[in-house]
Amino acid sequence: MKDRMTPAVRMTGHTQRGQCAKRMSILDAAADVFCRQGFAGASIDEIAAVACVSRQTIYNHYREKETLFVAVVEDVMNRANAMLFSVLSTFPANADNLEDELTAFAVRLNKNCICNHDGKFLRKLVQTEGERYPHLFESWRQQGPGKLTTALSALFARLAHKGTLVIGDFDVAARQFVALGNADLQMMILLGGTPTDEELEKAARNAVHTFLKAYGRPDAEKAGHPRQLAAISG
Amino acid sequence: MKDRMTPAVRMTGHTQRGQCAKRMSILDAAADVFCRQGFAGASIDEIAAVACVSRQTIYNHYREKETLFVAVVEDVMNRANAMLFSVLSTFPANADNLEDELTAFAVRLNKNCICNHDGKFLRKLVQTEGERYPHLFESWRQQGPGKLTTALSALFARLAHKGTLVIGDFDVAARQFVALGNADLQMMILLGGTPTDEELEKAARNAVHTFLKAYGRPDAEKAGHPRQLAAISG
DNA sequence: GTAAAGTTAGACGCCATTGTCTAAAACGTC
DNA sequence: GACGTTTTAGACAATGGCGTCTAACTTTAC
Repeated sequence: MKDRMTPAVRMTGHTQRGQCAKRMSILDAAADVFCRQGFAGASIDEIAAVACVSRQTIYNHYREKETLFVAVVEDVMNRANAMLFSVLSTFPANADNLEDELTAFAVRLNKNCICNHDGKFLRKLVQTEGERYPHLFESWRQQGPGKLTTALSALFARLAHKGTLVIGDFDVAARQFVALGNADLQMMILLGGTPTDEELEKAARNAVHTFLKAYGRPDAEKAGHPRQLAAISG
Repeated sequence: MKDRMTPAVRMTGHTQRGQCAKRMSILDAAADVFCRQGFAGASIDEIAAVACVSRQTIYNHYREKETLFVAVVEDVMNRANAMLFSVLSTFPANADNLEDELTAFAVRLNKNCICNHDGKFLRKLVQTEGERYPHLFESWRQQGPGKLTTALSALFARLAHKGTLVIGDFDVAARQFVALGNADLQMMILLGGTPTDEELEKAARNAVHTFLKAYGRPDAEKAGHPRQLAAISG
């Protein structure tokens, strides 16, 4: 039997690139179909059609449906983790104009990590297939939301140490920051919709406004800032 | 062809009760299996086995798989809406000891509407099959989370009118109250777990504490209340 | 150009599931 | 006990998806 899983090491240039393109095309198509139909509802034929690839090619690259599913989840997880890390590195370091900077950060977080393709995929699939593949999504839980809370907690601790914020429990504050950021988007997140930039901005501003009322220095009242914005329709 | 869908009107006493019991047994079993496996993954045979009923009986009561699914969703939705209404009616009316009363309310809300069987079922199924049955879950969206936000908004408005709270946008505050209440439970909610009473209490207390710091009257500082509680492990 | 590898379309067996049908059994009423 | 209804178990055809196989085709390396 030929070793179909690791032929790339023996290939040169163009073939590898061609194979690689096929693999990515399959992964993207499979993510799309798995996300829409779930594992049981997704058919290899549909994935092949979406990927513009023959069914046999899928079986050549990924031995069976379950292997493909695991590969898709890991691929999306890696992208999502990289994006999360990247966004976390933009957390406002100094406290000038904290409200605006925190708002912009919340927009980035929601837009690139929560409401994007990969975020939707992972949230949906964790709910749908989480019990069937506990080990698979356990790592997501730790590297995704777990890392997010831990990192945010540390960042808020730094701001509290500087005296910019007054926080009792940093972990609680981190979770509440994320929760507040999603408060206005919950329905859209649940239904799988994608918020507009304007909605993202409103949601973030409402969240940060309330967050700072709860955790900002009592004496640091800002003047002239816009009042809380109207609710998002729907 | 016999009219199998409405035989109950012609039946008397015991037979009707027997049929009714079968129907409920089927609905419960189907809810369980649909929730675990999704629509595509659920098999009628498994539902029949869980319900301790023959497969044919299911087809007698509900013409086909999809009819059964719709009936299950409507059944769960009705129960969930009734429970939500019931919990909303316990919203603290007077402002004595507002923090404790709001906390107890948040516990009731999370325990009986969000983290219970029906809540889990609806959240999961809305994500899994929402796109396939938009009309079905549209009504849930309006009667469930929609009603919750609207009702809470009005209740907070009353407290604000009395001067107990200081709120700019009542709808935003309502959504943030719910979001804060779920902040510490997000992971458990996503994974389908059930929090303990202690965890529910902690989560609610953290949420209300922050909520009141943001929306409580600035002069109404409470004395001797416990500080924010430690994070929930996990 | 040739050879090796990857890709494709299609046919195929296999299995699970849906939904129907039938005859027998259980249940409740009279 | 007789009767009508419901329930049951099992057989049944039809469907559709998975995974394999083959023979032809395309791409790439040399």
